[in-house]
Amino acid sequence: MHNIKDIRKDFNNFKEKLKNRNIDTDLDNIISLDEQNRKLIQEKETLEMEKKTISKSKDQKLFEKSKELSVKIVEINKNQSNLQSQIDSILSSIPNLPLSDVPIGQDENANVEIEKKGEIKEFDFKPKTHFELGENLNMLDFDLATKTTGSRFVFVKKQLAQLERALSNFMIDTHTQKNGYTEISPPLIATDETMYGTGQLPKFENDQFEIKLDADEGRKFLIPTAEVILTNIVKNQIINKDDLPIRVVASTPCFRKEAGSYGKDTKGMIRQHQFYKVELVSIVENDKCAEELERMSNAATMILDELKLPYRKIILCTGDMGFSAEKTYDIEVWLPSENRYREISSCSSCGSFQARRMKARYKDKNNSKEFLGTLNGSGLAVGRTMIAIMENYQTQDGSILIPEVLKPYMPNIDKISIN
RNA sequence: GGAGAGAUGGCUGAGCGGUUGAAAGCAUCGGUCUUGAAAACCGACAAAGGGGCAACUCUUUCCUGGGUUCGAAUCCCAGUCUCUCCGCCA
Repeated sequence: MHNIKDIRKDFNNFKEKLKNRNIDTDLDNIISLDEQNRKLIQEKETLEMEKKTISKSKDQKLFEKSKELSVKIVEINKNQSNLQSQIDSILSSIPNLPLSDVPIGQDENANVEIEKKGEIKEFDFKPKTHFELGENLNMLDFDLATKTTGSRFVFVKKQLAQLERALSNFMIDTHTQKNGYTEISPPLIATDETMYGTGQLPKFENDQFEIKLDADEGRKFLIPTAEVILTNIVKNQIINKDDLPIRVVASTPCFRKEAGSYGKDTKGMIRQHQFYKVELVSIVENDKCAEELERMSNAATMILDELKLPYRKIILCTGDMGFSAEKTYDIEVWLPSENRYREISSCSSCGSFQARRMKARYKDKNNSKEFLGTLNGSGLAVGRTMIAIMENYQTQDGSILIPEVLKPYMPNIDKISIN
């Protein structure tokens, strides 16, 4: 959420930067609405002041006049709050502004690779896809999921299920023990207000699973990522500067409708309605965001380093970034079956964009209240990491070797094979 | 599901229908004192919005939404949330 004052003050800058984000926002309109709105506010306040004076005077002769004023005020107020909500609704649909070091571009083709690491293994056979491997092992069952639930779900079985669980634990342990994150096991359901706070609502409602708890309760959603619930920890709060930074990690299922991705990644478990993800969230003083983003993305790549999976790190261009982000690194892992890199983590700095929506602030040195900076990143997507391990660690007979660092989490197993 | 209690500034906590935006305490910040720190003392300290180059000024806000009144933190109605007790249950 942007401050309308900033838009007013720096209109051209906003227009320019939003143009780079590749979306059409009615910025001109919001300015004229804002002008009308302020005019009404002035009218209203003048009347209110008059009314207040009368009531203070306790002069009975003026009471009649005061009643008349009330009627006028109600009238103006109606129009004004109408305008206000129009403004708010436009405002809440405007994405964050990209930082100046973000490359300008239309789509993913303009993303810039900034790091490449790990050795891509040469297979002396044709590497199988993860779903071939999984189905041959009898450990990934998509048909069963279709029967019980529908498309884009999967049953993971036996040692693969164990591998998935091991990955989750390994990642959390790494982040808590080496990267200074605090483990959280959060609710998987969020209110509409919470969803609004991180920017999933109102614009991306179509991607969310809404659920009904009680007939008369407010709206509730399954979280599409733990970012939502973890970031909102500071919602409506004023944090003491000494308590920053806050760094939390959680492994949770995530639920996404994946609307608009029909026909994309329909095979296998690359794109599911439900998947596990280990999520990192940092809450910092807002001028420390850039620094924290480096730290966070390094925490994410540390996992890949330890798993010895080849990856690259790219910086997303203005047109490819998410709604709330001011800068995003994607980390992509090598998938032999596709002969290319696929996204396995996305680390974003949101600046104070989300904090403004959440009304999350901190008290800085001279006692003034500032909006916090928030960052989130996958550390990593567990399902996709499992895919990467299956494909990169496969052997000719369709077995899967266990990476060294996972062995403590999978005692007595060297490899996963048909048994 | 049944019964009660409550919701006020960063926190704790007063509050009579009319200079109450709100006592007091804590915390925080500035200062005096001190070699330094602590203590003590003095001072500052809510947010959002509008107007103004500025000093400043105005409006709104005491859980939310309605209502009564010239005037509501204070009275009435509805709702939300929290806590305690009982029941049920992973």
